[in-house]
Amino acid sequence: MSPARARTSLPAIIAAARELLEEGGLDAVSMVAVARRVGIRPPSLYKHVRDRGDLLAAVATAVALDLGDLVAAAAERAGPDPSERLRALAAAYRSFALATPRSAALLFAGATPGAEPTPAAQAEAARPVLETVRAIVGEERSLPAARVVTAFAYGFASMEAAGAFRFGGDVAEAYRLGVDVLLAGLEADVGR
Amino acid sequence: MSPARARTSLPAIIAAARELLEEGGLDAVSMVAVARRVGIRPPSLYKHVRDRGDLLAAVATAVALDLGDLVAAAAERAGPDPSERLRALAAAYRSFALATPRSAALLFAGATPGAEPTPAAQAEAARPVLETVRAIVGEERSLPAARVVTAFAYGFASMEAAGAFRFGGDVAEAYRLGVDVLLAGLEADVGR
DNA sequence: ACCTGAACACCGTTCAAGT
DNA sequence: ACCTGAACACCGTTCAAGT
Repeated sequence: MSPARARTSLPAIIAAARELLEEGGLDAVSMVAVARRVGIRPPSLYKHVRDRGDLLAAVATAVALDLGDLVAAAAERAGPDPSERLRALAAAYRSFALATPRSAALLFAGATPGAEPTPAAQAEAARPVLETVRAIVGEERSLPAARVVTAFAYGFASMEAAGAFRFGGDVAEAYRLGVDVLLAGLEADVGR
Repeated sequence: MSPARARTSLPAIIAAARELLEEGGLDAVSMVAVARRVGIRPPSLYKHVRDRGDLLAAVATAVALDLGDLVAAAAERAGPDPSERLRALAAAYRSFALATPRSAALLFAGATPGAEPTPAAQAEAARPVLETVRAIVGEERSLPAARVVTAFAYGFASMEAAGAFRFGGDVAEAYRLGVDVLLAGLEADVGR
């Protein structure tokens, strides 16, 4: 009779996977390791998750939602000026990518096919940028402009997190230069 | 006596791995699959390569060198004007990333730790951009400016290849907008 | 010098059986 | 309804033995 009481939960499983991801990279997120961390046996995981790809997609979704919150909060703190908000957004995104590089890599890179965040979660993560950019370039150009800003921030942070900037120099300053150059170009209506 | 004749070679192994990578993603680049494709048994691979990570790093290096050649050729064809060269570079990079997305993802994303290209290969791939940017902003600011341009192109192409731009709109035009905005900002000496 | 089969440890996943 | 042990297929890697 009495059905077996749940010894864990999907949120707990996702949290364990995120810890393992940051601690040891994607390879460390094995079904065996996740199961051990939440205190069950590997086969039981399949009652909560379809397969490993499904679990990784859930992790990516959770990361995207966290990033959206974090970036939105930074914009809020920056006050009403759109340019200042964009600078704050960009800085928050870079901090996130440097603090949790393996989670950040999971967001877009497509290195792990099938492990993309939900479209809804991606939209949620992109929204603060989209809204801020809209305040700068207007409704009509907001989508392409937001894509440009996002691509720069994502590309820069990914490369930095992966250690691609090995030739010395001030990396933080290069990032600020990029944001300023983009802001100047967008405010000057380049390409219109 | 007569030592066993080599039935394959490191270049052939790397080529097989690159084919498998584009055909089926990183997971498809198993030692078993690579061995089968070059006509030997898996254990023999270890006479040519330290382990799977070493093989992936060799693949990443080969990809970086190819990309450098391709991008340099595009700049050459574009003629002497630095702005035109930069536009051509950027377009070539995006083509490359869209044509071989999984190879491109391997280049920086750090999603596969230990599988980064050789520093020398990375420098080689970055050189055409660095030289073109130097002709625009001068020696002193060439390093940060090149980082900004590379980050944008890499980020945009990665996201596009991963299918991140799902909200419609003209993606190619957004890319051109980004390049133009960066060019305008760099030519106007923003941040100096 | 390079290739091979046998072997080991490890992982993802399925399934029948428990409560 | 969720958990378990047993089992299977598959992979990375090592090693002793072949030529």
